[in-house]
Amino acid sequence: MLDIKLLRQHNDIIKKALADRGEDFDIKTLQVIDEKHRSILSELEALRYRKNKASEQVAQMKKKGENADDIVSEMKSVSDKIKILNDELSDSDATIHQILLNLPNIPHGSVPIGKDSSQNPIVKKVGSIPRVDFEQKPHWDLGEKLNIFDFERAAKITGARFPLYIGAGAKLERALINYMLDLHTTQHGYTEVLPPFMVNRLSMTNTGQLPKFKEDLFKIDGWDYFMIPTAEVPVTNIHQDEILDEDALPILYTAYTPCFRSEAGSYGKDTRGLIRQHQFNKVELVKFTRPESSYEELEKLLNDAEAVLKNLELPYQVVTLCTGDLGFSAAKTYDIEVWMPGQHVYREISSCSNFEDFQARRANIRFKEKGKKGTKLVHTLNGSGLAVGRTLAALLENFQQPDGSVVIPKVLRPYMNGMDKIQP
RNA sequence: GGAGAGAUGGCCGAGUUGGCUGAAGGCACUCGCCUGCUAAGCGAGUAAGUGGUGAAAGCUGCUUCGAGGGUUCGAAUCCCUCUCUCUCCGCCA
Repeated sequence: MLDIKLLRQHNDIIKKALADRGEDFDIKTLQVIDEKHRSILSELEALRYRKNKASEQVAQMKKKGENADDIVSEMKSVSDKIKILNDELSDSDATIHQILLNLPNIPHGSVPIGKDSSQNPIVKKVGSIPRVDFEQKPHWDLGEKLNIFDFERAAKITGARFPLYIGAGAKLERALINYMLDLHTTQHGYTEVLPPFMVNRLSMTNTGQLPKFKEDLFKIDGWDYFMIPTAEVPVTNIHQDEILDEDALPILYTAYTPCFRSEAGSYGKDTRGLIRQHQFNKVELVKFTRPESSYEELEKLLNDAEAVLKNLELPYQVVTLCTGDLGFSAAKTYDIEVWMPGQHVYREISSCSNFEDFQARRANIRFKEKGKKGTKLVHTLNGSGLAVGRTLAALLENFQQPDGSVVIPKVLRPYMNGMDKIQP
């Protein structure tokens, strides 16, 4: 959510941000309602002042045993007026709030302006793509041969786009989760959390999934609960409505959760393999920081996610999302894309974003500076560290051997009971 | 699912015969004093949000005692609904 003061004082900034994002949004309505809102408010405050003074007076008169009937009857009508204005005020307040909830964040100054993902500049490429003298297969072919996952049976259990891992596949998925969590907690300073996998409407609204993107979510029938599309939602909401101690910042959490996405509008896209599922596993990194250090922390967050790929010896590239491709809540986002030799493409495997105070304002997450009055909003950040299913797919494609076996990267072997290869 | 108790400031915790209670007391924190050091002690200060005024310190209006509604001139206090927490019973991984 944006600060309404920004609308009053610098609406040109908002207009530019919306234009850069390619959004068609009418700010004028908001301005008109806001003006009316403030005029009602000042009238209402004057009446409330009178009411407060009068009831003080009544209290004193009654104490002395005097008759206060005149004031009482006058205040009756004032109270009625207050009630009417109060209703008007809460109407306009609700309207303003709804509009603000639908306004996206303002891109950071360093974000390149562009229309869509084709205009995301590449920041760097890491790791070399080895030359091999055999045809590398996509992971779905490999997985079938190795008998480590089974989408047909998963479809029988649930439907399309659900994974069923078997044997070494299930173990490898679990090994990746454990390896990532261990790396982030022991090497990068994150605290592990295991949050609820369903959240309520407010939590979804706080991080920005609602109200605009409800069609992307799975909702629980009969409850106002939603399956989480990412651990970002429950983990960011840990500190919902809190005033944090400045000494506690930055706060770093890592969490493994399954993620549930309806993938509405992606029918026919990435239908094969592990790339686009309704349920997938992810290890997430979440930070709460002071405003002045959030961009420094974004770079560190990116490094922490990259470390996983480096240690797994997977080649990847990093891109900066341009304004047209930037997510609703984000001010700046780096995507990490891993090389998939079986498909000859780079695939997104992590997305690292700084939301600045956009989520913090919605979720009311603040911190207090010692010796200073008032509070400030924290900045929130998060990134995948990493998407586990896609990592497993990348491992299969990158480490496949001509005989169809797949070599397990060294760092994962302790998590696989020493297994160094998956054989067909 | 049944019965009961509760939700107050950064934290703990008073206040429920309605009226200087935005809220006692404690802890924590800040500043000052004191004390070889530390600890203790003494004094002062410290909720948030939002508006006005001011260069600033400050002064000042309004709102907020889980959420929403009601009674009343006036509600942390009375009534209703909801949410959450805790205890006991039942059921259960």
